[in-house]
Amino acid sequence: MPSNADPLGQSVWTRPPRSRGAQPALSRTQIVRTAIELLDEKGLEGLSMRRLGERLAAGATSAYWYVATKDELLELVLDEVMGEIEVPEVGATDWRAAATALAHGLRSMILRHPWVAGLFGVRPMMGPNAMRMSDRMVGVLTAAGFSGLDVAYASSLLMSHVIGSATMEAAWKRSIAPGMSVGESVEKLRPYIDEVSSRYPHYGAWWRENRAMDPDGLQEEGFAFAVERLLDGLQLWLDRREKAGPA
Amino acid sequence: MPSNADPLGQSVWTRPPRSRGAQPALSRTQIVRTAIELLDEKGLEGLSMRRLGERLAAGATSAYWYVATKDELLELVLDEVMGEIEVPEVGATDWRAAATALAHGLRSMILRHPWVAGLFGVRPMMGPNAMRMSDRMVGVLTAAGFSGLDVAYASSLLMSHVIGSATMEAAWKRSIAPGMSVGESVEKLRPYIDEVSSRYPHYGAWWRENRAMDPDGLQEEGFAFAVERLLDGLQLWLDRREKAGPA
DNA sequence: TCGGCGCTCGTACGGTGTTCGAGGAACCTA
DNA sequence: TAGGTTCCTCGAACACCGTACGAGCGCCGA
Repeated sequence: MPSNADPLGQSVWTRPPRSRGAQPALSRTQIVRTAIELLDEKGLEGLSMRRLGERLAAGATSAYWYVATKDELLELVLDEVMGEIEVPEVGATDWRAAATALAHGLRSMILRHPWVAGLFGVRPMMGPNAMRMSDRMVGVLTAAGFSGLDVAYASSLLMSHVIGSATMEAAWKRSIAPGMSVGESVEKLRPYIDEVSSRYPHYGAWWRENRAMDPDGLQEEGFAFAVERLLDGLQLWLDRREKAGPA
Repeated sequence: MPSNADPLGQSVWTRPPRSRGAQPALSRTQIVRTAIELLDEKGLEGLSMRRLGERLAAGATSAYWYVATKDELLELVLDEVMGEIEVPEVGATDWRAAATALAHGLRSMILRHPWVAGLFGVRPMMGPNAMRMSDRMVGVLTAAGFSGLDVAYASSLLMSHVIGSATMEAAWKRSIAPGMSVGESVEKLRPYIDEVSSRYPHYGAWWRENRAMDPDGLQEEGFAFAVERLLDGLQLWLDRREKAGPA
Protein backbone atom coordinates (compact mmCIF):
# COMPACT_ATOMS: atom_id res chain seq x y z
CA MET A 1 0.00 0.00 0.00
CA PRO A 2 1.86 3.11 -1.16
CA SER A 3 -0.60 5.25 0.73
CA ASN A 4 1.08 8.39 -0.42
CA ALA A 5 0.14 7.53 -3.97
CA ASP A 6 -1.23 10.42 -5.91
CA PRO A 7 -0.64 13.11 -3.33
CA LEU A 8 -3.15 15.76 -4.11
CA GLY A 9 -3.83 15.70 -7.84
CA GLN A 10 -6.84 13.55 -8.61
CA SER A 11 -8.68 12.29 -5.54
CA VAL A 12 -11.75 10.13 -5.10
CA TRP A 13 -13.87 13.20 -4.90
CA THR A 14 -12.80 14.75 -8.18
CA ARG A 15 -13.07 11.62 -10.31
CA PRO A 16 -16.61 10.54 -11.25
CA PRO A 17 -17.56 7.03 -10.19
CA ARG A 18 -17.18 4.44 -12.88
CA SER A 19 -19.91 2.44 -14.53
CA ARG A 20 -22.63 4.28 -16.36
CA GLY A 21 -24.13 1.76 -18.74
CA ALA A 22 -24.94 -1.93 -18.58
CA GLN A 23 -26.05 -3.64 -15.37
CA PRO A 24 -22.97 -4.27 -13.31
CA ALA A 25 -22.97 -6.79 -10.51
CA LEU A 26 -21.21 -4.44 -8.11
CA SER A 27 -21.45 -0.78 -7.28
CA ARG A 28 -19.46 1.71 -5.32
CA THR A 29 -22.06 2.13 -2.65
CA GLN A 30 -22.49 -1.60 -2.24
CA ILE A 31 -18.74 -2.04 -1.90
CA VAL A 32 -18.50 0.72 0.66
CA ARG A 33 -21.39 -0.63 2.67
CA THR A 34 -19.99 -4.15 2.69
CA ALA A 35 -16.61 -2.80 3.75
CA ILE A 36 -18.27 -1.07 6.70
CA GLU A 37 -19.99 -4.32 7.63
CA LEU A 38 -16.67 -6.10 7.65
CA LEU A 39 -15.01 -3.32 9.60
CA ASP A 40 -17.73 -3.35 12.23
CA GLU A 41 -17.29 -7.09 12.63
CA LYS A 42 -13.54 -7.50 12.51
CA GLY A 43 -11.99 -4.08 12.88
CA LEU A 44 -9.48 -2.27 10.72
CA GLU A 45 -7.09 -5.17 10.44
CA GLY A 46 -9.91 -7.49 9.52
CA LEU A 47 -10.59 -5.73 6.24
CA SER A 48 -8.65 -7.03 3.28
CA MET A 49 -9.51 -6.72 -0.35
CA ARG A 50 -9.71 -10.50 -0.66
CA ARG A 51 -12.13 -10.81 2.22
CA LEU A 52 -14.15 -7.96 0.84
CA GLY A 53 -14.37 -9.74 -2.50
CA GLU A 54 -15.44 -12.92 -0.80
CA ARG A 55 -18.18 -11.19 1.17
CA LEU A 56 -19.38 -9.56 -2.02
CA ALA A 57 -19.56 -12.97 -3.67
CA ALA A 58 -17.13 -11.65 -6.23
CA GLY A 59 -13.55 -12.14 -7.24
CA ALA A 60 -10.73 -11.04 -5.01
CA THR A 61 -9.83 -8.06 -7.15
CA SER A 62 -13.20 -7.12 -8.57
CA ALA A 63 -13.60 -4.08 -6.37
CA TYR A 64 -10.66 -2.48 -8.14
CA TRP A 65 -12.85 -1.51 -11.01
CA TYR A 66 -14.73 0.91 -8.76
CA VAL A 67 -11.98 1.96 -6.45
CA ALA A 68 -8.40 2.80 -7.38
CA THR A 69 -6.79 1.69 -4.18
CA LYS A 70 -7.55 0.44 -0.70
CA ASP A 71 -6.75 3.83 0.79
CA GLU A 72 -9.31 5.35 -1.51
CA LEU A 73 -11.89 2.84 -0.36
CA LEU A 74 -11.15 3.81 3.21
CA GLU A 75 -11.64 7.43 2.30
CA LEU A 76 -15.07 6.62 0.93
CA VAL A 77 -15.84 4.54 3.99
CA LEU A 78 -14.84 7.37 6.29
CA ASP A 79 -17.10 9.81 4.53
CA GLU A 80 -19.96 7.33 4.55
CA VAL A 81 -19.94 7.00 8.33
CA MET A 82 -19.53 10.76 8.65
CA GLY A 83 -22.92 10.87 7.00
CA GLU A 84 -24.46 9.17 10.01
CA ILE A 85 -23.91 12.21 12.16
CA GLU A 86 -26.88 14.46 12.41
CA VAL A 87 -25.98 18.08 12.76
CA PRO A 88 -28.58 20.59 13.86
CA GLU A 89 -29.61 23.21 11.35
CA VAL A 90 -28.11 26.64 11.82
CA GLY A 91 -30.42 28.75 13.96
CA ALA A 92 -32.42 25.82 15.26
CA THR A 93 -30.90 26.24 18.71
CA ASP A 94 -28.28 28.43 20.36
CA TRP A 95 -24.76 27.78 19.30
CA ARG A 96 -23.75 25.99 22.47
CA ALA A 97 -26.46 23.42 22.10
CA ALA A 98 -25.61 22.95 18.45
CA ALA A 99 -21.91 22.50 19.14
CA THR A 100 -22.64 20.10 21.97
CA ALA A 101 -24.90 18.05 19.75
CA LEU A 102 -22.27 17.97 17.06
CA ALA A 103 -19.54 16.84 19.43
CA HIS A 104 -21.66 14.13 20.99
CA GLY A 105 -22.93 13.03 17.60
CA LEU A 106 -19.44 12.63 16.26
CA ARG A 107 -18.38 10.82 19.37
CA SER A 108 -21.22 8.35 19.32
CA MET A 109 -20.58 7.64 15.66
CA ILE A 110 -17.01 6.76 16.56
CA LEU A 111 -18.17 4.51 19.37
CA ARG A 112 -20.44 2.78 16.89
CA HIS A 113 -17.53 2.29 14.49
CA PRO A 114 -14.41 2.23 16.66
CA TRP A 115 -12.13 1.57 13.70
CA VAL A 116 -12.65 5.09 12.26
CA ALA A 117 -10.30 6.39 14.92
CA GLY A 118 -7.50 4.88 12.86
CA LEU A 119 -8.69 6.60 9.70
CA PHE A 120 -8.62 10.26 10.67
CA GLY A 121 -4.90 10.50 10.18
CA VAL A 122 -4.88 9.07 6.67
CA ARG A 123 -6.32 11.88 4.61
CA PRO A 124 -8.03 15.17 5.29
CA MET A 125 -11.77 14.74 5.25
CA MET A 126 -13.01 16.26 2.04
CA GLY A 127 -15.95 14.05 1.14
CA PRO A 128 -19.46 15.42 0.77
CA ASN A 129 -20.66 14.31 4.18
CA ALA A 130 -17.65 15.73 5.97
CA MET A 131 -18.16 18.92 4.00
CA ARG A 132 -21.77 19.07 5.01
CA MET A 133 -20.72 18.81 8.61
CA SER A 134 -18.08 21.51 8.24
CA ASP A 135 -20.63 23.68 6.55
CA ARG A 136 -23.04 23.45 9.44
CA MET A 137 -20.27 24.00 11.91
CA VAL A 138 -19.09 27.13 10.12
CA GLY A 139 -22.66 28.35 10.03
CA VAL A 140 -23.16 27.79 13.72
CA LEU A 141 -19.91 29.44 14.71
CA THR A 142 -20.42 32.41 12.46
CA ALA A 143 -23.87 32.96 13.88
CA ALA A 144 -22.35 32.76 17.35
CA GLY A 145 -20.10 35.68 16.60
CA PHE A 146 -16.88 34.19 15.34
CA SER A 147 -15.40 35.55 12.17
CA GLY A 148 -12.42 35.13 9.92
CA LEU A 149 -9.78 32.73 11.10
CA ASP A 150 -11.48 32.36 14.48
CA VAL A 151 -14.09 30.23 12.79
CA ALA A 152 -11.43 27.83 11.55
CA TYR A 153 -9.70 27.82 14.91
CA ALA A 154 -12.81 27.16 16.91
CA SER A 155 -14.08 24.50 14.59
CA SER A 156 -10.73 22.78 14.58
CA LEU A 157 -10.69 22.93 18.36
CA LEU A 158 -13.97 21.10 18.56
CA MET A 159 -13.04 18.48 16.01
CA SER A 160 -9.60 17.94 17.47
CA HIS A 161 -10.94 17.28 20.88
CA VAL A 162 -13.46 14.71 19.76
CA ILE A 163 -10.98 12.94 17.51
CA GLY A 164 -8.27 12.97 20.15
CA SER A 165 -10.40 11.59 22.92
CA ALA A 166 -11.84 8.98 20.58
CA THR A 167 -8.32 7.94 19.64
CA MET A 168 -7.31 7.53 23.24
CA GLU A 169 -10.48 5.69 24.07
CA ALA A 170 -9.92 3.38 21.12
CA ALA A 171 -6.45 2.61 22.43
CA TRP A 172 -7.97 1.58 25.72
CA LYS A 173 -10.67 -0.53 24.17
CA ARG A 174 -8.10 -2.29 22.04
CA SER A 175 -5.99 -3.33 24.98
CA ILE A 176 -8.76 -5.01 26.92
CA ALA A 177 -10.04 -8.44 26.11
CA PRO A 178 -13.21 -8.35 24.05
CA GLY A 179 -16.32 -8.79 26.14
CA MET A 180 -14.64 -7.57 29.30
CA SER A 181 -15.78 -4.32 30.85
CA VAL A 182 -13.36 -1.50 31.55
CA GLY A 183 -13.84 -2.05 35.25
CA GLU A 184 -12.85 -5.69 35.08
CA SER A 185 -9.78 -4.82 33.06
CA VAL A 186 -8.64 -2.19 35.50
CA GLU A 187 -9.15 -4.81 38.18
CA LYS A 188 -6.77 -7.15 36.45
CA LEU A 189 -4.25 -4.38 35.87
CA ARG A 190 -4.49 -3.16 39.45
CA PRO A 191 -1.33 -4.84 40.77
CA TYR A 192 0.71 -3.34 37.97
CA ILE A 193 -0.83 0.09 38.41
CA ASP A 194 -0.26 -0.08 42.16
CA GLU A 195 3.36 -1.00 41.65
CA VAL A 196 4.00 1.59 39.00
CA SER A 197 2.17 4.48 40.56
CA SER A 198 4.13 4.05 43.76
CA ARG A 199 7.16 5.23 41.83
CA TYR A 200 5.53 8.46 40.73
CA PRO A 201 4.74 10.82 43.58
CA HIS A 202 1.80 12.81 42.23
CA TYR A 203 0.26 10.07 40.24
CA GLY A 204 0.66 7.70 43.15
CA ALA A 205 -1.03 10.04 45.57
CA TRP A 206 -3.88 10.61 43.19
CA TRP A 207 -4.30 6.92 42.57
CA ARG A 208 -4.36 6.09 46.28
CA GLU A 209 -7.18 8.53 46.81
CA ASN A 210 -9.13 7.53 43.74
CA ARG A 211 -8.57 3.85 43.34
CA ALA A 212 -12.08 3.15 44.52
CA MET A 213 -13.66 4.95 41.59
CA ASP A 214 -15.77 3.08 39.11
CA PRO A 215 -14.09 3.27 35.71
CA ASP A 216 -17.16 2.39 33.69
CA GLY A 217 -18.87 5.47 32.36
CA LEU A 218 -15.88 7.58 33.28
CA GLN A 219 -14.98 8.25 29.66
CA GLU A 220 -18.49 9.48 28.98
CA GLU A 221 -18.46 11.86 31.93
CA GLY A 222 -14.99 13.07 31.10
CA PHE A 223 -16.04 13.82 27.56
CA ALA A 224 -19.08 15.79 28.65
CA PHE A 225 -16.96 17.70 31.15
CA ALA A 226 -14.38 18.52 28.51
CA VAL A 227 -16.95 19.77 26.02
CA GLU A 228 -18.41 22.08 28.65
CA ARG A 229 -15.00 23.55 29.56
CA LEU A 230 -14.14 23.96 25.95
CA LEU A 231 -17.34 25.80 25.12
CA ASP A 232 -16.92 27.92 28.24
CA GLY A 233 -13.52 28.93 26.96
CA LEU A 234 -14.87 29.90 23.57
CA GLN A 235 -17.83 31.76 25.08
CA LEU A 236 -15.52 33.67 27.38
CA TRP A 237 -13.46 34.76 24.42
CA LEU A 238 -16.55 35.97 22.61
CA ASP A 239 -17.68 37.92 25.66
CA ARG A 240 -14.32 39.53 26.17
CA ARG A 241 -14.01 40.53 22.56
CA GLU A 242 -17.47 42.05 22.53
CA LYS A 243 -16.73 44.05 25.63
CA ALA A 244 -13.42 45.30 24.27
CA GLY A 245 -14.70 46.54 20.96
CA PRO A 246 -18.05 45.58 19.43
CA ALA A 247 -16.64 45.99 15.93
CA MET B 1 0.11 -8.53 12.70
CA PRO B 2 -2.52 -9.79 15.13
CA SER B 3 -2.28 -6.54 17.04
CA ASN B 4 -4.88 -7.67 19.49
CA ALA B 5 -2.53 -10.43 20.59
CA ASP B 6 -2.23 -10.73 24.30
CA PRO B 7 -4.88 -8.21 25.25
CA LEU B 8 -3.91 -7.04 28.66
CA GLY B 9 -2.10 -9.81 30.51
CA GLN B 10 1.63 -9.52 29.96
CA SER B 11 2.70 -6.32 28.25
CA VAL B 12 6.09 -4.95 27.32
CA TRP B 13 6.20 -3.06 30.54
CA THR B 14 5.64 -6.00 32.86
CA ARG B 15 8.07 -8.37 31.20
CA PRO B 16 11.78 -7.72 31.93
CA PRO B 17 13.94 -7.15 28.87
CA ARG B 18 15.80 -10.19 27.69
CA SER B 19 19.53 -10.68 27.66
CA ARG B 20 21.30 -10.64 30.99
CA GLY B 21 24.62 -12.40 30.39
CA ALA B 22 27.02 -12.68 27.49
CA GLN B 23 27.72 -9.85 25.08
CA PRO B 24 24.87 -9.78 22.61
CA ALA B 25 25.21 -8.02 19.30
CA LEU B 26 21.87 -6.28 19.67
CA SER B 27 19.97 -4.63 22.47
CA ARG B 28 16.50 -3.36 23.04
CA THR B 29 17.53 0.27 23.17
CA GLN B 30 19.60 -0.04 20.02
CA ILE B 31 16.70 -1.65 18.20
CA VAL B 32 14.29 1.03 19.35
CA ARG B 33 16.64 3.83 18.36
CA THR B 34 17.26 2.37 14.94
CA ALA B 35 13.54 1.95 14.44
CA ILE B 36 13.05 5.64 15.23
CA GLU B 37 15.75 6.53 12.72
CA LEU B 38 13.98 4.53 10.06
CA LEU B 39 10.62 6.01 10.99
CA ASP B 40 11.94 9.54 10.79
CA GLU B 41 13.34 8.83 7.35
CA LYS B 42 10.56 6.85 5.73
CA GLY B 43 7.48 7.16 7.91
CA LEU B 44 5.26 4.53 9.45
CA GLU B 45 4.90 2.48 6.31
CA GLY B 46 8.63 2.55 5.75
CA LEU B 47 9.35 0.50 8.84
CA SER B 48 9.39 -3.23 8.30
CA MET B 49 11.11 -5.84 10.42
CA ARG B 50 13.26 -6.84 7.47
CA ARG B 51 14.42 -3.32 6.81
CA LEU B 52 15.08 -2.88 10.48
CA GLY B 53 17.21 -6.01 10.50
CA GLU B 54 19.11 -4.78 7.49
CA ARG B 55 19.83 -1.41 9.05
CA LEU B 56 21.00 -3.16 12.20
CA ALA B 57 23.39 -5.25 10.10
CA ALA B 58 21.59 -8.29 11.44
CA GLY B 59 19.29 -10.98 10.20
CA ALA B 60 15.77 -10.20 9.16
CA THR B 61 14.23 -11.73 12.26
CA SER B 62 16.94 -11.12 14.83
CA ALA B 63 15.03 -8.38 16.59
CA TYR B 64 12.41 -10.92 17.61
CA TRP B 65 14.62 -12.08 20.44
CA TYR B 66 14.20 -8.73 22.16
CA VAL B 67 10.72 -7.85 21.10
CA ALA B 68 7.73 -10.16 20.95
CA THR B 69 5.97 -8.45 18.11
CA LYS B 70 6.07 -5.42 15.87
CA ASP B 71 3.27 -3.79 17.82
CA GLU B 72 5.31 -4.15 20.94
CA LEU B 73 8.27 -2.51 19.25
CA LEU B 74 6.01 0.37 18.30
CA GLU B 75 4.91 0.65 21.90
CA LEU B 76 8.52 0.96 22.97
CA VAL B 77 9.18 3.46 20.20
CA LEU B 78 6.21 5.56 21.27
CA ASP B 79 7.40 5.72 24.83
CA GLU B 80 10.91 6.55 23.73
CA VAL B 81 9.81 9.66 21.87
CA MET B 82 7.52 10.58 24.73
CA GLY B 83 10.73 10.87 26.69
CA GLU B 84 11.82 13.77 24.52
CA ILE B 85 9.15 16.01 25.98
CA GLU B 86 10.33 18.17 28.78
CA VAL B 87 7.68 18.84 31.38
CA PRO B 88 8.17 21.62 33.91
CA GLU B 89 8.54 20.58 37.53
CA VAL B 90 5.48 21.03 39.69
CA GLY B 91 5.58 24.43 41.35
CA ALA B 92 8.19 25.85 39.01
CA THR B 93 5.61 28.10 37.39
CA ASP B 94 1.88 28.71 37.65
CA TRP B 95 -0.28 25.92 36.34
CA ARG B 96 -1.28 27.71 33.16
CA ALA B 97 2.30 28.16 32.07
CA ALA B 98 3.07 24.55 32.93
CA ALA B 99 0.11 23.22 31.00
CA THR B 100 0.93 25.44 28.04
CA ALA B 101 4.50 24.20 28.02
CA LEU B 102 3.34 20.62 28.19
CA ALA B 103 0.91 21.05 25.32
CA HIS B 104 3.44 22.77 23.11
CA GLY B 105 6.13 20.30 24.05
CA LEU B 106 3.98 17.37 23.08
CA ARG B 107 3.00 19.07 19.89
CA SER B 108 6.52 19.86 18.81
CA MET B 109 7.58 16.30 19.53
CA ILE B 110 4.85 15.15 17.19
CA LEU B 111 5.96 17.59 14.51
CA ARG B 112 9.48 16.21 14.88
CA HIS B 113 8.19 12.65 14.47
CA PRO B 114 5.00 12.94 12.44
CA TRP B 115 4.49 9.19 12.34
CA VAL B 116 3.64 9.02 16.07
CA ALA B 117 0.21 10.41 15.25
CA GLY B 118 -0.60 6.97 13.89
CA LEU B 119 0.54 5.27 17.08
CA PHE B 120 -1.64 6.86 19.71
CA GLY B 121 -4.59 4.68 18.87
CA VAL B 122 -2.72 1.40 19.12
CA ARG B 123 -2.28 0.99 22.85
CA PRO B 124 -2.78 3.14 25.92
CA MET B 125 0.44 4.83 26.86
CA MET B 126 1.74 3.08 29.93
CA GLY B 127 5.50 3.24 29.44
CA PRO B 128 7.77 4.95 31.94
CA ASN B 129 8.14 8.15 29.96
CA ALA B 130 4.43 8.52 29.40
CA MET B 131 3.92 7.83 33.09
CA ARG B 132 6.42 10.48 34.02
CA MET B 133 4.50 12.94 31.94
CA SER B 134 1.18 11.95 33.47
CA ASP B 135 2.74 12.27 36.87
CA ARG B 136 3.82 15.83 36.27
CA MET B 137 0.49 16.67 34.76
CA VAL B 138 -1.40 15.29 37.75
CA GLY B 139 0.89 17.23 40.04
CA VAL B 140 0.33 20.46 38.18
CA LEU B 141 -3.42 20.07 38.03
CA THR B 142 -3.73 19.09 41.66
CA ALA B 143 -1.70 22.11 42.70
CA ALA B 144 -3.99 24.24 40.55
CA GLY B 145 -7.00 23.14 42.56
CA PHE B 146 -8.41 20.18 40.73
CA SER B 147 -9.19 17.09 42.72
CA GLY B 148 -10.62 13.61 42.30
CA LEU B 149 -11.95 12.80 38.90
CA ASP B 150 -11.57 16.38 37.72
CA VAL B 151 -7.87 15.77 37.53
CA ALA B 152 -8.36 12.88 35.15
CA TYR B 153 -10.89 14.85 33.13
CA ALA B 154 -8.73 17.93 32.79
CA SER B 155 -5.62 15.99 31.94
CA SER B 156 -7.46 13.94 29.37
CA LEU B 157 -8.84 17.15 27.88
CA LEU B 158 -5.36 18.53 27.36
CA MET B 159 -3.94 15.34 25.92
CA SER B 160 -6.93 14.75 23.68
CA HIS B 161 -6.70 18.13 22.15
CA VAL B 162 -3.02 17.85 21.29
CA ILE B 163 -3.37 14.35 19.91
CA GLY B 164 -6.46 15.24 17.92
CA SER B 165 -5.00 18.31 16.32
CA ALA B 166 -1.79 16.45 15.58
CA THR B 167 -3.78 13.70 13.90
CA MET B 168 -5.62 16.15 11.70
CA GLU B 169 -2.45 17.99 10.87
CA ALA B 170 -0.77 14.71 9.96
CA ALA B 171 -3.63 13.94 7.60
CA TRP B 172 -3.03 17.23 5.87
CA LYS B 173 0.69 16.81 5.63
CA ARG B 174 0.25 13.36 4.18
CA SER B 175 -1.95 14.54 1.35
CA ILE B 176 0.43 17.15 0.05
CA ALA B 177 3.43 16.36 -2.06
CA PRO B 178 6.63 16.19 -0.05
CA GLY B 179 8.63 19.38 -0.23
CA MET B 180 5.63 21.48 -1.11
CA SER B 181 4.42 24.06 1.38
CA VAL B 182 0.86 24.09 2.65
CA GLY B 183 0.27 27.32 0.79
CA GLU B 184 1.31 25.89 -2.55
CA SER B 185 -0.89 22.86 -2.02
CA VAL B 186 -3.91 24.94 -1.20
CA GLU B 187 -3.13 26.87 -4.34
CA LYS B 188 -3.30 23.72 -6.42
CA LEU B 189 -6.49 22.61 -4.72
CA ARG B 190 -8.12 26.00 -5.09
CA PRO B 191 -10.26 25.20 -8.14
CA TYR B 192 -11.68 22.15 -6.38
CA ILE B 193 -12.29 24.03 -3.14
CA ASP B 194 -13.93 26.87 -5.05
CA GLU B 195 -16.20 24.47 -6.85
CA VAL B 196 -17.12 22.47 -3.78
CA SER B 197 -17.58 25.32 -1.36
CA SER B 198 -20.01 26.97 -3.71
CA ARG B 199 -22.38 24.13 -2.97
CA TYR B 200 -22.30 24.72 0.78
CA PRO B 201 -23.79 28.04 1.84
CA HIS B 202 -21.95 28.78 5.07
CA TYR B 203 -18.69 27.23 4.13
CA GLY B 204 -18.82 28.95 0.77
CA ALA B 205 -19.45 32.34 2.31
CA TRP B 206 -16.64 31.89 4.74
CA TRP B 207 -14.29 30.73 2.03
CA ARG B 208 -15.08 33.70 -0.22
CA GLU B 209 -14.21 36.07 2.59
CA ASN B 210 -11.09 34.24 3.68
CA ARG B 211 -9.61 32.83 0.54
CA ALA B 212 -6.85 35.38 0.66
CA MET B 213 -5.48 34.10 3.95
CA ASP B 214 -2.02 32.66 4.14
CA PRO B 215 -2.31 29.01 5.16
CA ASP B 216 1.28 28.63 6.31
CA GLY B 217 1.59 29.03 10.05
CA LEU B 218 -2.16 28.80 10.41
CA GLN B 219 -1.97 25.49 12.21
CA GLU B 220 0.46 26.90 14.72
CA GLU B 221 -1.73 29.89 15.47
CA GLY B 222 -4.82 27.76 15.66
CA PHE B 223 -3.15 25.48 18.15
CA ALA B 224 -2.07 28.32 20.37
CA PHE B 225 -5.55 29.81 20.21
CA ALA B 226 -7.12 26.51 21.14
CA VAL B 227 -4.84 25.95 24.11
CA GLU B 228 -5.72 29.39 25.44
CA ARG B 229 -9.47 28.81 25.13
CA LEU B 230 -9.14 25.45 26.72
CA LEU B 231 -7.20 26.74 29.70
CA ASP B 232 -9.64 29.62 30.02
CA GLY B 233 -12.43 27.10 30.26
CA LEU B 234 -10.67 25.14 32.97
CA GLN B 235 -9.75 28.28 34.88
CA LEU B 236 -13.32 29.50 34.75
CA TRP B 237 -14.49 26.24 36.21
CA LEU B 238 -12.00 26.51 39.06
CA ASP B 239 -13.10 30.07 39.79
CA ARG B 240 -16.76 29.21 39.77
CA ARG B 241 -16.28 26.25 42.05
CA GLU B 242 -14.24 28.26 44.50
CA LYS B 243 -16.87 30.95 44.62
CA ALA B 244 -19.67 28.46 45.11
CA GLY B 245 -18.14 26.57 47.99
CA PRO B 246 -14.49 26.76 49.00
CA ALA B 247 -14.53 23.18 50.28
C1' DT C 1 -24.08 -10.07 -37.27
C1' DC C 2 -20.29 -7.85 -35.56
C1' DG C 3 -17.32 -4.87 -33.25
C1' DG C 4 -16.49 -2.45 -28.98
C1' DC C 5 -16.98 -1.46 -24.38
C1' DG C 6 -18.06 -2.32 -19.46
C1' DC C 7 -17.01 -5.42 -16.27
C1' DT C 8 -15.23 -9.75 -13.85
C1' DC C 9 -11.62 -12.30 -12.02
C1' DG C 10 -7.52 -15.95 -12.17
C1' DT C 11 -2.88 -15.46 -11.95
C1' DA C 12 1.28 -13.59 -10.51
C1' DC C 13 4.70 -10.38 -8.22
C1' DG C 14 6.89 -8.47 -4.55
C1' DG C 15 6.21 -7.41 -0.36
C1' DT C 16 4.59 -8.18 4.88
C1' DG C 17 4.68 -10.18 10.14
C1' DT C 18 5.89 -14.12 12.42
C1' DT C 19 7.31 -19.30 13.65
C1' DC C 20 10.60 -22.68 13.94
C1' DG C 21 14.62 -24.88 14.64
C1' DA C 22 19.36 -25.62 13.51
C1' DG C 23 23.54 -23.87 14.84
C1' DG C 24 27.26 -21.09 17.14
C1' DA C 25 29.43 -18.73 20.97
C1' DA C 26 30.10 -17.81 25.65
C1' DC C 27 29.50 -19.07 30.39
C1' DC C 28 29.33 -22.24 34.75
C1' DT C 29 30.46 -26.37 36.78
C1' DA C 30 33.10 -30.49 37.46
C1' DT D 1 40.35 -28.82 30.50
C1' DA D 2 35.81 -31.03 29.21
C1' DG D 3 30.86 -31.00 29.12
C1' DG D 4 26.67 -29.09 29.45
C1' DT D 5 23.67 -25.30 29.51
C1' DT D 6 22.02 -21.08 28.33
C1' DC D 7 21.88 -17.08 25.41
C1' DC D 8 21.55 -15.45 21.06
C1' DT D 9 21.51 -15.31 15.70
C1' DC D 10 19.35 -16.07 11.51
C1' DG D 11 17.91 -18.74 7.06
C1' DA D 12 13.91 -20.92 5.52
C1' DA D 13 9.19 -21.26 5.28
C1' DC D 14 4.09 -20.05 6.02
C1' DA D 15 0.17 -17.50 5.42
C1' DC D 16 -1.16 -13.46 4.33
C1' DC D 17 -1.29 -8.76 2.08
C1' DG D 18 -2.16 -4.82 -1.87
C1' DT D 19 -2.13 -4.52 -6.50
C1' DA D 20 -0.98 -4.99 -12.07
C1' DC D 21 -2.21 -7.36 -15.89
C1' DG D 22 -4.77 -9.31 -19.33
C1' DA D 23 -7.79 -12.94 -20.96
C1' DG D 24 -12.48 -13.51 -21.39
C1' DC D 25 -17.45 -12.73 -20.72
C1' DG D 26 -21.96 -10.51 -21.99
C1' DC D 27 -24.46 -6.63 -23.36
C1' DC D 28 -25.20 -2.67 -26.54
C1' DG D 29 -25.41 0.14 -30.72
C1' DA D 30 -24.61 -0.14 -35.53
